[in-house]
Amino acid sequence: MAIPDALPHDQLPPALSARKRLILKAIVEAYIGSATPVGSGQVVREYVPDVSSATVRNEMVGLEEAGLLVQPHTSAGRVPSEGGFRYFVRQLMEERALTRAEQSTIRRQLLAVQLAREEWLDVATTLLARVAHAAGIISAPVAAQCRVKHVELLAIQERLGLLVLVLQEGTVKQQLIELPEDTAQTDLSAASSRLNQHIHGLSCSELEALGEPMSDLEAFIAARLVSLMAQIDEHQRKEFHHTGLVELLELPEFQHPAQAQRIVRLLEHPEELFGLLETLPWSEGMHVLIGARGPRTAILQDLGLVVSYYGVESVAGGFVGVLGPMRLPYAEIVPVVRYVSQVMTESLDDLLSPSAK
Amino acid sequence: MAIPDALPHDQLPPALSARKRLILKAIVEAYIGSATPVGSGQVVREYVPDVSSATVRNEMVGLEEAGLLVQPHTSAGRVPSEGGFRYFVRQLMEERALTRAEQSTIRRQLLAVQLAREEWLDVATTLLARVAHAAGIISAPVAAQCRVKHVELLAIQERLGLLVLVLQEGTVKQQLIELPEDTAQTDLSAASSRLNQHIHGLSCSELEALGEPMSDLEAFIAARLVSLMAQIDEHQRKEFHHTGLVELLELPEFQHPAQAQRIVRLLEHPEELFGLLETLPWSEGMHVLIGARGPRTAILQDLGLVVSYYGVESVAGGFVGVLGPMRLPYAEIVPVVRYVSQVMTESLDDLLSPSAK
DNA sequence: GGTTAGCACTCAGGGGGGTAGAGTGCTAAG
DNA sequence: CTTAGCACTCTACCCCCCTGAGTGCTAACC
Repeated sequence: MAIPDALPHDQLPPALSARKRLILKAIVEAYIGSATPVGSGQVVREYVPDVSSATVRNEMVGLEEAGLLVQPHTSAGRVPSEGGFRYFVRQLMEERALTRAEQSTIRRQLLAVQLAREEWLDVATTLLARVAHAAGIISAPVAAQCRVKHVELLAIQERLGLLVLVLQEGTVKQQLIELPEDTAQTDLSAASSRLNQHIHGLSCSELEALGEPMSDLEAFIAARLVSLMAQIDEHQRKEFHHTGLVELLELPEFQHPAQAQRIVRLLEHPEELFGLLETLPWSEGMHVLIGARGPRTAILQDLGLVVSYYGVESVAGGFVGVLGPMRLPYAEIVPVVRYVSQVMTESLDDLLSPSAK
Repeated sequence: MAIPDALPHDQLPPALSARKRLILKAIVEAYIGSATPVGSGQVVREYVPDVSSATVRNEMVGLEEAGLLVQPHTSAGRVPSEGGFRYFVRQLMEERALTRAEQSTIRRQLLAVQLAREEWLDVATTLLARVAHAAGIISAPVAAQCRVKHVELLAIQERLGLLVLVLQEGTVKQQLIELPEDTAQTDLSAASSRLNQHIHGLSCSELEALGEPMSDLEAFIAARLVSLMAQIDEHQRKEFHHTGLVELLELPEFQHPAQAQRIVRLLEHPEELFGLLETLPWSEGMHVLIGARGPRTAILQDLGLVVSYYGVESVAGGFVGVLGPMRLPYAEIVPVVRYVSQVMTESLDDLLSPSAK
């Protein structure tokens, strides 16, 4: 028999004796380190030397009945179940506080002012992948509705122009457009410059409803802008980066090709992951999702996900976190994800808040 | 004994009888389809029904002596060696010409004018991955020296600005910069607008040597521009996209975790691949690299690479192609890579050539 | 009553031998 | 030169056995 798919309810975690908690904690920690079943002997040797292995075995039976441990087979040690990991994360683990040095390293890397947005995202994932020995994941900050900061139209060829749109969160989007007629750069610049005076901070729909009188060219640019922004609002919120795939594939849980394929698919085609993340209640700040608990989280079967929202909800933000095997070093990861998302929020605030004068 | 690492010289491919060539072709094609050793019986049944299997076996001995076939073990069929694949690609395969419909599908997808550059690159890799059942790879078009098309400086906060640089090949780079003093957007716009009149088409070093008299602000922007462009010339030429990793990991050659890890590492950290591609003589148009032939191509051990340069050498361009197992369907892939790179070159030409007036 | 030593039991993993089948190389005849 | 025939080779697979880790149970102990 394998690990049961879902436990009935661990909403109300079973009350456990102090010793049971100690033993469960020991087993989870040992398993996170080694990925192999943990026997009563090992627990006594390495974690609870003041009782005998027989006592530990007796306690293990109780923990197994509570649905917190599983035996891969009769003569193997115990492995934490999904429920066991959840109990550990909620009740047992002691988050390792970040040292000042670690905090300042993270700040320095994420707040380096000359970072392009792409690099900023990659710095975050790389940083997370390193502490977690798993994949760092991040989605680009998107606004519920994107808002114009600045627009520029450049002549490329006769009747071909490059529309450059800077959004308020600092994202730059570009699109080639066909011009209605051959137009000189000076005219294009003049038109976009006039346009910039009126459209600053507008969303797609506000721009569409703008009553300002315009020249033909300005109206044309505005129309293309509306369509580009509609497209951004519709689709472009899917930008997703990840790092650490190589390290993941070295872990024992992904030696089986089918498992490796599953996680690669999840990272390379993250639509399903997005679907899941978007349904989470972000008021709670962070989430630690462990294994599959229902149809929505089926994609997380055998996996662990530590993720946080960064940015300001309903203004602009994204997700940042770690995806890996179920036995992630949560005590290390949770504080780092929390701190990274906090620093990223600050950084985004700086961009968004006291907008240009 | 495994497949020999390198053949002495297949510069001058051995002259083979028509029947040997036929049999070699049959074996390579069968192996490309099935990934399993091909026996004499199979060759007779499926490819050369007018001779007996004994005759085929006799010929096989000759092909093996010529270094074109290998036997994994005595009682297995034959597998093409690296040399066998190279001989096949150069002498035996019949490229499948693209139909008009296929050509126009490719053109339509790649020339859709409203594509952002990122999407343009992803369209190409996706397209290649699909025909090849392997990974599509591409590097972003870069100029030997990047040249300014347009620059814009936006106020974000007091003393924080966003420098937006459009390069001649249409790439947009952005960088946050600290301003020497709190400056109004109108001043920034005026300065960048004046600057734009002088710096159009300049490279980093030309910009640095520009003798034009400037205001303090203009000089400051120019200096930051020089440093950004130097950074781009130095580092940013490494932008690299790939698609099809999931499909690769489903192939039998990547069921072994070590092999899977190797190709994932190659795609996720493509520095070595870049190093190799940059040393190839691009005057020849396309390259088909099969397996490792020396220290430089060691990374391609057991792999096949079909790649072409696109763009105009020494002006702006990149690489586009397919990476996968040695048994790629070359006859399908080569024409597609050739056509894709050709269409991408056209598309880039449109951007570069009759620059704005 | 909880704890522990002792012991029989279970089961995965690894090594050895036996077998089936695919495919070969060789030989002698056509 | 080609081919039928045949002995030979070698992997993949199955079965079996054995080892060792780890368990569950029981009876003694504090």
